[in-house]
Amino acid sequence: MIWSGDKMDFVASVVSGIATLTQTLEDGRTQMVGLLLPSDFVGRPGRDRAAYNITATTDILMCCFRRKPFEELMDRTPHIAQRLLQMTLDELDAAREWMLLLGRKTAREKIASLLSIVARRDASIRHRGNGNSLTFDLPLTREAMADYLGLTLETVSRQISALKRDGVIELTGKRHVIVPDMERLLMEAGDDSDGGLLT
Amino acid sequence: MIWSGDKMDFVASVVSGIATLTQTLEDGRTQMVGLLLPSDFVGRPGRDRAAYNITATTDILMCCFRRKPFEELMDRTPHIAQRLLQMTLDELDAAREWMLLLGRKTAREKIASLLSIVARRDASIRHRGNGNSLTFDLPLTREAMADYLGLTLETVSRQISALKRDGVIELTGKRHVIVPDMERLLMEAGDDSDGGLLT
DNA sequence: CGTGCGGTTGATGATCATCAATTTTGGTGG
DNA sequence: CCACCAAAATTGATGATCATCAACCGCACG
Repeated sequence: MIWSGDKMDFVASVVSGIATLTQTLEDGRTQMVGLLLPSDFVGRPGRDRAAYNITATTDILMCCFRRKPFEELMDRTPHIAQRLLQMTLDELDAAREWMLLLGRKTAREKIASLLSIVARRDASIRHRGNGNSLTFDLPLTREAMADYLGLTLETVSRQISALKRDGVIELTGKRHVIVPDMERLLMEAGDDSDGGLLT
Repeated sequence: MIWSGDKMDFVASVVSGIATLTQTLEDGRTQMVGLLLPSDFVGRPGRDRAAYNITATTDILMCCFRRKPFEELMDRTPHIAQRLLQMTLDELDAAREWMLLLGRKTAREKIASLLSIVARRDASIRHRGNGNSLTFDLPLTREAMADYLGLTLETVSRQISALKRDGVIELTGKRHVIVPDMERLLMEAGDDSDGGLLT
């Protein structure tokens, strides 16, 4: 949809569909730096060029505003800036969590973390909580996952196979995932917010 | 100074000195997620617990505001929210650049990138630009660098030695760095904004 | 029926982590 | 001022993890 450095005279909000933000090194190495889901905000007030590549991974519908009028609107209605600030702080937290993943987690933990996050996001919507089991579709190809996690697509494939072999997940088709025991998956992800028994 | 999860009823601005934001996995693996330099903002309006560990690496002086009054002030003076929004967006950009580094760069590129960034930051202050050569002090131990870069301290040490051996940098003492050719260092960092001859 | 894309799996190798030993440095107290 | 100590840093040997190169499968689609 958009290449880093392109002129971008609008800001937008995702209505439906999924897109990714990526950065690349000139030799082609690619890192995803953000995932755009419905309700996410795109673009930056006060900057007229895109800082990242934006790629649609599904059909996508966005609600666009030309940048100038939007900036003026922001000046007039203080609440918008405050709302944007909250959203941006949330994104910053997400980015920092991702830094921990990229810098310190093993390949297996990375995959488990990604699955946990996608599972959680879907869980809030269609919560098939019969027992502990959970079900969702992966919105990403293996390659996109690799770019998200800082791995190669081969490693992604292998680790998914390994998690399946170990019974942490089940697959029906390539994209449809069943998590029989969410606790187990969270353990595998490493960030074990549940080791703390007393909180 | 502060542990993740601590109650934090103030926000602050760094006046002088340096501190780090880190996240850890319960087995001790640590990832730095931000560096606090003078003028940086600490804390988050609308949240009463710290999300990260904050560690002073030097003596540090911060200007603190209790959170409640600050939030009220923010409601009354829209410009503050706008200013904070700009700063947060800048931090988000920095975090995303760091994601590219963590996910896709080699150890040598990581070190070169870190040196470039510190050099640039200092360059703006004390610009000894005789020729291309540049001089600065590393504000971090090898271990802190390792936590920043997602490496071990041994790898950091080895790569710094390698860059020295290859003439990319010179060292006097352990912390004082001389960069004879900044272009060269930027090449090593990989993000080669200068391969584009025509921009 | 071929073709391209996404995915899986295997063999091999490079990079970086780990474990361990030493050296250097900066600070402190005698 | 020097000796000594702890922390920081370097260097080496070895191994685990993940990347790379390559072959192959299944499926959708023209």
